[in-house]
Amino acid sequence: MTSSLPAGLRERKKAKTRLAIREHALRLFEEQGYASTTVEQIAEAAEVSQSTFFRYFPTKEDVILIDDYDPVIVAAIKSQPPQVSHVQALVNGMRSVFDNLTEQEWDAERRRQRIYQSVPELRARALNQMVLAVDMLADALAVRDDRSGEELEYRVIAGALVGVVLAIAPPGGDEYDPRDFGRIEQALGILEEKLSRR
Amino acid sequence: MTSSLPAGLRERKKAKTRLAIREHALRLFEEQGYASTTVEQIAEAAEVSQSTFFRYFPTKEDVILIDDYDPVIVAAIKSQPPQVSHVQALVNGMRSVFDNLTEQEWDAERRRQRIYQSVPELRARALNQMVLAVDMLADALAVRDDRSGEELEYRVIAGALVGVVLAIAPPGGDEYDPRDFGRIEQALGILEEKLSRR
DNA sequence: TAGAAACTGACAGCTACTGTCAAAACATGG
DNA sequence: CCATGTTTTGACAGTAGCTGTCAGTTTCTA
Repeated sequence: MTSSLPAGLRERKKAKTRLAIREHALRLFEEQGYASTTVEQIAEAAEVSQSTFFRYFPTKEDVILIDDYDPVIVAAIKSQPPQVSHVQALVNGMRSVFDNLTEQEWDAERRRQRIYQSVPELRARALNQMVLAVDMLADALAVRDDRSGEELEYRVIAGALVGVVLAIAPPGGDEYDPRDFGRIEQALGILEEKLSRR
Repeated sequence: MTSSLPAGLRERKKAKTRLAIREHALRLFEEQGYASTTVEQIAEAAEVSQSTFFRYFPTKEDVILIDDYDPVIVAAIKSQPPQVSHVQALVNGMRSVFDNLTEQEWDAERRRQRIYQSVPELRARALNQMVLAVDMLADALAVRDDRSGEELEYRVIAGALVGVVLAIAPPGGDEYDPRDFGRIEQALGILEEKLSRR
């Protein structure tokens, strides 16, 4: 993560444009809602043409949907010591990444979350990304055992973990503060215990 | 399930129209792909106006997305004897419903699955429905214990189960035959064992 | 510094989707 | 059977997301 080597001028400009579009989009979404903000408005605010907007983001949804953290978390999980359980490896991995975010990054993250929790359309696509994350997680866990993420066993574990995180996230309209690891840890603990009984 | 009491003529006609739209839509999607089939074409084929199409299905996606089976499965789970484990209750519930489908219903179901497995847009919305299913499943499992589905414990279990089913479904481009309970059962078995070790 | 490659803006076009309104199909009481 | 009110429908117009083209500009490279 963190690409701080903007080789050419072209790259730097692109990154700047990209950021500008995202910022303005986020702001406008908050101010007037997602649906009633047009791409034209975003483009205008970011001082680009509509065509340019769509060159940077294939759809209006994508402007708010990109998540840069997944790969970092995966890396953190892979580097967890082998004696740690899979569940703990996930928790630790997430914590190690989130603990290092600046307040500003946190803020942006929370704004994003809030918006797409409230727009079904966006929620659906975010879910899709989480399912894709199952692949990565399965792989990460498998690596810790020197196995392959293709194996059913790891897909199952990864699926269950992601499923749990998904299931406890939105209990209605509550604000979801991702810092609330307590809840996640608690839930995963329950999973570890309960499922083996009866 | 199975509404065979079409009181008035109006109701009967509505059901017929609804069915016609879905049938033609499915066929056209198969013939020319989802994206390149317009609502206009569907409406024309079903001999209704575009307005009418949108009165029956809020969006083009909905025409293929509705799933009538979830509530039935939930009912089947609730009626499982208490000594059966949660995992088995889910497996049995699904089996009891799917085993009673006619070949024709199976066929329609498989066609639907195939289409929206291949269209990311549809996949995303289908996922959303599965997440909604977590609520229902949590409730069903809780009922078996005379508890409430609101309790974290049941949300966790339901989330994990749904997560597993999601995770093992699409191993690439394979045709997904929902009759393949073997895989599902195997996966859920692994969940029951593995997660408690280490 | 010249030419190649990438980026951009303006424009035109398609399609999903919404709203309105009058006509048609159905239901119901006399 | 008919007049009534209710529901459903079609035609039409309009908005907005998204795609494609093409010429002009900016950046890179030799």
